[in-house]
Amino acid sequence: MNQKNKKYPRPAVTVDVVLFTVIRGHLKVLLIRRKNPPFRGRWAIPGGFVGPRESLEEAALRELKEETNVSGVYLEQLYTFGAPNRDPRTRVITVAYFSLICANLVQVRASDDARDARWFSVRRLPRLAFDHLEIQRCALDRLKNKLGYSNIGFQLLPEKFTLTELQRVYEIILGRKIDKRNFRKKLTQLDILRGCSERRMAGVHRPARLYSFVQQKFSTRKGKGILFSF
Amino acid sequence: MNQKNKKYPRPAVTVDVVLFTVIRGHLKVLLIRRKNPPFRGRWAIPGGFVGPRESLEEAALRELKEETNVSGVYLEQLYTFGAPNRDPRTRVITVAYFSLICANLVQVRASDDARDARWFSVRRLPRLAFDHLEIQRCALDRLKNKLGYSNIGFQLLPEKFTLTELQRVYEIILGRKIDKRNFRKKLTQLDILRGCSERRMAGVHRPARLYSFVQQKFSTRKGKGILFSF
DNA sequence: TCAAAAGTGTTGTGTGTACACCCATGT
DNA sequence: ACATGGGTGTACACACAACACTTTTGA
Repeated sequence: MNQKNKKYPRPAVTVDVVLFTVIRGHLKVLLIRRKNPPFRGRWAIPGGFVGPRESLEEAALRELKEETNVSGVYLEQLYTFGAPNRDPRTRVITVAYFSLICANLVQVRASDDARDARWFSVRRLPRLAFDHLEIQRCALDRLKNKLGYSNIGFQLLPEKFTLTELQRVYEIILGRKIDKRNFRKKLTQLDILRGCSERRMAGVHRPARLYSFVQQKFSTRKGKGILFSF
Repeated sequence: MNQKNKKYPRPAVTVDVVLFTVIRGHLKVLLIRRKNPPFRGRWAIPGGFVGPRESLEEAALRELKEETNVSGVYLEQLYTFGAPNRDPRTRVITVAYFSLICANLVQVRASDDARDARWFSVRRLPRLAFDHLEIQRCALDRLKNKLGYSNIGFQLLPEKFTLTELQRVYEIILGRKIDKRNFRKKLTQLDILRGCSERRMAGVHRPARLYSFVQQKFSTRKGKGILFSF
C-alpha cells in the first residue's frame, strides 16, 4: 500500500444483495427492473453505492431495508466482483452479499413510481443486467454448500415451523428428496430444536407439531465434520 | 444502482494478499515493513492499489509477482474489508486474497532499498498495521477449513513429495497430530496420488517414495461429503 | 370410512479412529 | 548392531442410507 493515490483513479464501489426466500415450494430471488440506462428495462439484483461513513455491511443492510422494510435478517458477504468493464459507464467494483428471509415476514416495495420489484424463481430468471447472472449463480452455489454445514436453512422459515416445512426448505434448495425419518432423526440428535406445545392444523390430516430453532445449542456443537449431510 | 455518482465520494480500492508457505515445519506468512506513515515501521500484509484496467485478481497476481517473483501459484479471494476508518488517511476498501506457495519455489525480494520483507510464523506475528491482524486471522481460518474439503494442501509442496511431507503440512495447519496409517489409507482410497518410481534419501533411514498429485482424478470425485476429515 | 399428511425404528454398509510392528538405510 | 524414519493391517464405533406401517384429523 504505497502512497500512489494520485496515479490511480478511484473506482465507484457498490454493494449488491442477492435476497432469497421460499414461496409456495419454490426458491425465489428478488430482482428490480432498471428504469435507466444502461440495461434499461432489464432486471437486476438490488444494490447501491456505499456511503462515505458506512461500512460495507451497513450499506448492504440499508439496501435490504430499502427494498424489503425488514431488518434483523441473515446477511453474509459473498464475493467481490471487479472486472474492469462490468459496468459500461465507469469502473464499478461491487461487493456482493447474500441474504435469506422468511417470506411471511417481508412485504416487498413493489411497483411504486420509482421501482418495479418482483420475486423470481431461481429456475426461471429473466435476462439480468451487468454481470448479475454470475453474481446470482455464485450466491446460489454458496447457499447450497452452506446448507450442509450450517444452520442457515432456518433463516427461511418463521420462528415456529413444522419439521415437514423445514424438510421442504432443504429439498427445494438441494433439489432432491430427503428421507423423512432420516431427516428427523438427524435433527433430533443434533439437539438444536425445541418443540413447543402448539400444533398446527393445515388441511384434513393429523396436526403437526411446531418447533423453534435453538441458536446456542447449535453454536456450541463441536465443529468437526459435517452437520447436515442429507 | 441509481445515478447518484456525484453524491458519493469514491473510496480507494486496494488488494492485499495473505501469502502462506511452510518452512521447516512452521506455517509462515509474508509480511512487509512499512517505510511510510501511517503505521511507519509496522509490518503489513503486502498489497496495493487496483489499477484502472486490471481486474481484482489481476491486481492480486501482480502484487504477488512483485513480492515473490513467482506466478502460477494458488490464489483465492478471501473477503473484502471496508470499515470506514480502517485507513486513517482516507476511505480505503481492500479486497483480501490468500495464496499458497511452496517455499522451495520462491525467492522473496527481501531487504532492498524500498522494502523489508520477511516470513513470520503465524504463531508469532508482530504488531500489524491497519486491520491486517483481522485479515490474517480470516485467511488462516479459511485455510484450516478448506484443508478439510479441498486439495489446497498440495499447493504448499513441490511437485514431488513424500507422504510424510504431506502429512506434516496437514499437521502444521490443523495444529494436531494425525495417525500415519489412517492418513495414508485415506489418501490412497481417494486415488489422487500417483507414486513415481523415484525415492528420496534423507538421513540415515529407509528411503521414502515420492508421489505427485493427480488433479483430474480429484476433481471428478463425487462432491458429496467431506474429502479429508482427519 | 376415506384421504392426506404426521409420526416413528431397525438393519446393513461404509467411514473414521485407535493401535504396534517390521523394513531399509548409513554409521 | 543400532538409530532413524518409512511403510503396512485389523477391530470397533458411529453415522449415513434404505425402507413401511400406524396415527390423527375433517369431510
